[in-house]
Amino acid sequence: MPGNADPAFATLRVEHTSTVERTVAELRRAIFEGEVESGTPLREIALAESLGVSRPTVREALAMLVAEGLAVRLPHRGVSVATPEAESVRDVCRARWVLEGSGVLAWPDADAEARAHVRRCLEAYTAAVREHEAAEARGAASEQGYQQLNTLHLAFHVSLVGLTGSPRLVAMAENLVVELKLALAQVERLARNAHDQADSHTALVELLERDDVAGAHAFLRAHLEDAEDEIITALRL
Amino acid sequence: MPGNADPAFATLRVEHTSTVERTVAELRRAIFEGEVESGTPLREIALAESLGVSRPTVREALAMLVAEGLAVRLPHRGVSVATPEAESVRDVCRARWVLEGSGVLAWPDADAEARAHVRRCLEAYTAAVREHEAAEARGAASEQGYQQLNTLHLAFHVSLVGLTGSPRLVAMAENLVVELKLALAQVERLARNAHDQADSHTALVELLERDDVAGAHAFLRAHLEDAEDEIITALRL
DNA sequence: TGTTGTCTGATTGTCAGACAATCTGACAGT
DNA sequence: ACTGTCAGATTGTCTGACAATCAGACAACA
Repeated sequence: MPGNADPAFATLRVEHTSTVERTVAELRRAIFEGEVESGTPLREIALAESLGVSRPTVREALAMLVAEGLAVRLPHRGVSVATPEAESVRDVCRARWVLEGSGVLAWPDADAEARAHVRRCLEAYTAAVREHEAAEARGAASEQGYQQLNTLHLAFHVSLVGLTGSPRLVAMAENLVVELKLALAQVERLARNAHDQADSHTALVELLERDDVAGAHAFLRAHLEDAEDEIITALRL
Repeated sequence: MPGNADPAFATLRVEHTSTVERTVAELRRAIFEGEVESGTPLREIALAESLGVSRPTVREALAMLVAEGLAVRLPHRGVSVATPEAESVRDVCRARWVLEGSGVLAWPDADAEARAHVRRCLEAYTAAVREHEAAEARGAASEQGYQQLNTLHLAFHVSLVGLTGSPRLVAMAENLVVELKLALAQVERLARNAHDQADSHTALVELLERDDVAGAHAFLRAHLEDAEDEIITALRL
């Protein structure tokens, strides 16, 4: 056996995108971008024709979407884009609180790399917020800009879960976040006070850096409840 | 519209088992029962022939198995039964601790129904343990008996997560438990001190009934760490 | 009027067969 | 010892097809 893992090439990878994965990615994009509204039925034949792939491929992609919670399947009635209910948002936030909260509590014992990752995510987010505000001042607020801001924001929250050191908890958090992105895609451009949020996150990390775990825990709770209320009221209109 | 939900028939349901679901169930059973060892490649054509279904159906079933974490797929190399590593067991237990721990902490504020469910699960488990011990004394220990004991035991732990009132957290816990069942299926009949465990669970619930949440929390931690060590040492041999 | 039976078109669930792309393993060449 | 090449096997994807089921409309009946 010629040794199956040369550490020198540990980070190399080929992207190896199968047709199904590309199809899923395209559907996800369409959903998050708001091209298809919630509740829209996703017909297999129509999608196959318009995406230029076969029906089995579409089927597999739809199954993955359903597994992610982005769509729901009714037997013999096909799958359609999930519609985020207020109750499901509440549930996602409750789950988020459990996951991210335990991440925050684990800060003192956390891996140095995990902590560094939290800092990196915060930095990326705040940088994007600054850039976004500058663009907004010029009246150039793009759809991708909003999307990217969302993604970086949620990535920070997921990085908190990373403090637990558990890949599975992180994966769960990522699933939750996907559902949140769906909900956020529904509320049309939710008047978002982005820099407030950025400041709030910075404050959270500062509490952590001071090893004020309990303070950070309480702060996170308040932050998450605010976010929950904001999303739900935005959904109602 | 003739009204879409008559409350009088709220609990009625037809089982509506598609071919894919039955296929998945059969594969799961085969895995948990130990008929296929971990690492066994699951060839699509062979399975299709032996199960009497078509290849696309098998493919879909395998995809679901992979999504559950019971199997892994290597591109162009097919899917094979997952092999539980010590590291993944540790991770599952860490995640379990986060989920079940927050369930225990939520006991005082929990829904009455959720608490009742915990009691029911405990009762079902202890009853099964007693019955199992009686059967063992008669020298009649069946494979299904062990399996059922496992299932009831893990159902109790999931019911703890139900105290959070979050369906999503419960779903996550169920996924974790599936992986644990896989690991337990590998260790051949792990000499299990079943009644000790039953006593331990009863003690946990008694602490909860006394509203000694902190005590129950600590107790659960010890219990989970014991379980983790037991499984890992059993896996090593 | 309101309920029930039935028909039609559409869509999904499942199947069979096929082909290209890719992996594994072995063998030959340098 | 390393590299290139080939055959066999398996997956990834496609095409085409058929039965099962669903939604909606429409007629028949109390």
